[in-house]
Amino acid sequence: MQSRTSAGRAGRPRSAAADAAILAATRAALVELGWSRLTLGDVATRAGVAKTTLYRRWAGKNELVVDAVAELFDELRLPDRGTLAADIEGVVLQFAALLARPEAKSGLMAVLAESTRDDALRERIRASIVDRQKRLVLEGRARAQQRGELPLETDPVEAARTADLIFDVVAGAVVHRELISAEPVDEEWVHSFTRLLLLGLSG
Amino acid sequence: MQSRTSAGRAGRPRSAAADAAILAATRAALVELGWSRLTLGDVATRAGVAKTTLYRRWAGKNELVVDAVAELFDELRLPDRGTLAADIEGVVLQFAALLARPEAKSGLMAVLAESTRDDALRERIRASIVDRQKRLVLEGRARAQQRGELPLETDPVEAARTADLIFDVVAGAVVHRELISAEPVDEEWVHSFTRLLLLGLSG
DNA sequence: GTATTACGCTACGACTCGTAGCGAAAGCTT
DNA sequence: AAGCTTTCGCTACGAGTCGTAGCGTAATAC
Repeated sequence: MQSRTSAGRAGRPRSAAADAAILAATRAALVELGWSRLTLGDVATRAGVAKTTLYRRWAGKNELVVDAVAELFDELRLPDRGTLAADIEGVVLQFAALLARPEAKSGLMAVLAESTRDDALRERIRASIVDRQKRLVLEGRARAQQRGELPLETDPVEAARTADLIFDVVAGAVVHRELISAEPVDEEWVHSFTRLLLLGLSG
Repeated sequence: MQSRTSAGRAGRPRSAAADAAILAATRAALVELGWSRLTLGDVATRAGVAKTTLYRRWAGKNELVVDAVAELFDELRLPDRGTLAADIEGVVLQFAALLARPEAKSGLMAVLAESTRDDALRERIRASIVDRQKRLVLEGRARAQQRGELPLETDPVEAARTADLIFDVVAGAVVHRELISAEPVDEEWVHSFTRLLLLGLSG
């Protein structure tokens, strides 16, 4: 028979405080050193744990950084600003502010680069980061449909395709502007972008 | 007084063949190993040159991979397909095909990640890769204006802003679809995307 | 022919990696 | 309380990579 506590495992449980300290130390190291100079030994020292403890919990640098960055995306919300246009502008500005943080920038891009050759890593990123953003698109559409700003979808397959398209356009444009063009995602840009997007969706 | 050959430098000139071999070897190593496992010693061996030769020409892994990937972007052209919509679809498919190659994927994303903490590297990427794509946007607009499909711009500042926006939307959406959503940029997607973009620009 | 630069090769200290082994600590179970 | 189980911190280790220095040789400009 299985115990009811700690998933039935006996023995000393893993320290939750250590987890938090390690992830915070990882983000701090990303800010100071960037991806390439970040070493797991350094992270362990910063977090005040032994290097072996770190290797017991994460398979490597990739997985660790994914988890460290994923926590940042917990902050994303979809505020109700009354209209679809205002909702889009709000969430885009939020997303851009997140991407402007150096730990998010360098960490996210680096693990995405690694994920091009590692399917398990890509799935991990999708589950803990990308899907979290995608939900905002779905929520935003549902809210706009309730308001009557968007027509109700008839074909669910087509609806999913459109949602995917919007997601790639919105997230892609913000990421490209911020990380590749390296120019600010300010209110003026967001306003122009939102106008383009809504016009494009009006057909 | 300066000589007319080889930029006036005396002595044995650098081998152009070595340059080509090194860049080709870098791409091959990117395909087989990806960014993180790629070592300069391995590239030197593949290229048939000494490791020291490599270090005499490039400051490090970042700069080498930028140059190796930049050569791939030389292939990008803007074919004249008769209409703006067809031109966009053509160039987007071309860009997507380029990004689908593993050496472009992993190499480009990795140096972009590093560039978030290295301004000189970002400038190198901009000059040798990004601007080359951006020119396609400017050419496409000029061609469309000649055809009368787009109005002539009056304010040059506003025109530049719009071009930047289009560039971020197009390149960003394709990159996001291909590298983050990890779904194919096929003709159906390109068609939907082009429709959204042109509708959005019609205002 | 001579000066000058590039090249291949070897060797090197410094660093990081990921793992193994150990004794001690912490919590669950009875 | 006693015993069992797992985690933790620490140390040490071989393997691999890094970037550089030094040397003799090759190739070109003058």
